[in-house]
Amino acid sequence: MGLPALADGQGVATPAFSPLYQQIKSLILQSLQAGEWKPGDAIPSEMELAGRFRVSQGAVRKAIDELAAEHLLVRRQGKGTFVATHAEQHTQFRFLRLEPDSGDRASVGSAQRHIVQCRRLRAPVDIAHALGLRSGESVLQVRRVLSFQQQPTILEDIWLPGGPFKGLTASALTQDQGPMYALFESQFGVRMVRADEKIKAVAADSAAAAQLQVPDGAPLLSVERLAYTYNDVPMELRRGLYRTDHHHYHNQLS
Amino acid sequence: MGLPALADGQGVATPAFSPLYQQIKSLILQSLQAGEWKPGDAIPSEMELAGRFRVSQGAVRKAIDELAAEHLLVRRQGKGTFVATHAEQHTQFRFLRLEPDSGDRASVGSAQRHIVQCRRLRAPVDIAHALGLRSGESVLQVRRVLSFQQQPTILEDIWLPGGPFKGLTASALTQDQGPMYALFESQFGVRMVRADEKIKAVAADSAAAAQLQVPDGAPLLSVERLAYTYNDVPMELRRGLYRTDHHHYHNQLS
DNA sequence: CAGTGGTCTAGACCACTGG
DNA sequence: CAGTGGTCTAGACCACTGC
Repeated sequence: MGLPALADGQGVATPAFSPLYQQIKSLILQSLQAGEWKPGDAIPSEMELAGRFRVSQGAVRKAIDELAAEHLLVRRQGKGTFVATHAEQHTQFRFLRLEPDSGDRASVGSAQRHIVQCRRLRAPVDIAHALGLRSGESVLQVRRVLSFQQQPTILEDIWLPGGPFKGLTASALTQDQGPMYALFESQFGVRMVRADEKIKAVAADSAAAAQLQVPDGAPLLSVERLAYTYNDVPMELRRGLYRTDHHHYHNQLS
Repeated sequence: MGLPALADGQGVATPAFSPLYQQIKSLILQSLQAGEWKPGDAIPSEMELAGRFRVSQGAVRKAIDELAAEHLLVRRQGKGTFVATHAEQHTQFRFLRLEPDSGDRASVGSAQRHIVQCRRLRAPVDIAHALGLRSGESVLQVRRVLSFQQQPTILEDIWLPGGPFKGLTASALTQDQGPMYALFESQFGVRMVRADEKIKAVAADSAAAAQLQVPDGAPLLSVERLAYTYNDVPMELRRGLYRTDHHHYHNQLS
């Protein structure tokens, strides 16, 4: 018997069988989404959740296994299970795939950041469409340059929906030290969970060339990233131009 | 007690505790490596393996879970567990991240292939180093062009160690229809398991420009892929130039 | 030491496939 | 229908953390 409160999923037209652990997973996901546990917090122990949901520890365990595999939770033996965050050393810059040709992945943390622009405007159609807004709704645009070893390397436009990010200012961005996604978590309660990137090679136009200190027409990596929060809700569109003369985009295929 | 034949891992200086299922995983991996089960074959059932290794089904299950997560095995409910292969519709071109801007991922299967060159030579230092060979050892170089909708889009050099790929000829490559990695499996017993890619934006030199029918200096995506078989042994170095005017490199971050 | 996650077992039952 | 993978349970014990 076990769990009369949960759906057993026996429809007629669609069998739609849903295992117990999937339902548990959904419940945990809802709590994450609702902000019941904040990034960095410990969630209740497996035994406690098992009790709460009237389920064996094994079922809870399998649910957490999947959430951990998706990097929504982090398990630490002997300590507990924690809500993942971009604020930690280990998971910092998890979405940044650019690394120096020398291979030293650590140096990305010591990038210099320069905010070129930060303004609020009515969303152009393409931006609105990507973010699931109506065109004309309020959005934030942040343009910035990242430099590695004094060399400007990334020029990017970051587009954010105006509603969830109400109150974001250039000075907040300038003063903050850690990763931008960590700021989003602590100040706006928005956690980026996954992202899609589309990459092309393009020639630098004169504006980009000036910012990145390369000749007009120099080849640059164009990286368009759409980042999502919980539940596949798009929350950020980022359009970057990367110099790749001393860096490369690294990708693991498996 | 369960398994006296397996290491219990209790050293003195290094505890080096290794769970049972990890040891099972290693044993299965060895069988895969040794070619005891070929790509596409069914491996023994979980119960049978549990009996063979003197272990519970759960331990075998967890080992297979991990191998399936790494795409080395594929589970099919009601049928069995199978050795993964590049020869199937579903997993074909798993390592090719280029897709048309229109989004139609299916069209990559209908690419036209043209072998420009296929020769055997003594490995240049950089190639030898990447493939873990001594410089001067025999390697195969294959240069080819892939076209989508009549438009040449990818120009690539493929470097293979001469030993494992003895007997590979241009005509074999030309006549073959399916994915190249499927040919490697069936003809040479080499299965590509994972790969690393390093991506840059470059300007087309005149040779590349001619092959890809773009102007000299046009921006191209440079994709260098190092592909590995079982046990992290490098088996292929691929250097590609991608046109990205109508296609993009798609990457999922999570 | 108590509390956490991690491993392992044994057994029951369910869902899916194919003969 | 038998055989396979998939789910769920209950309980024992291990490894790790911090008080």
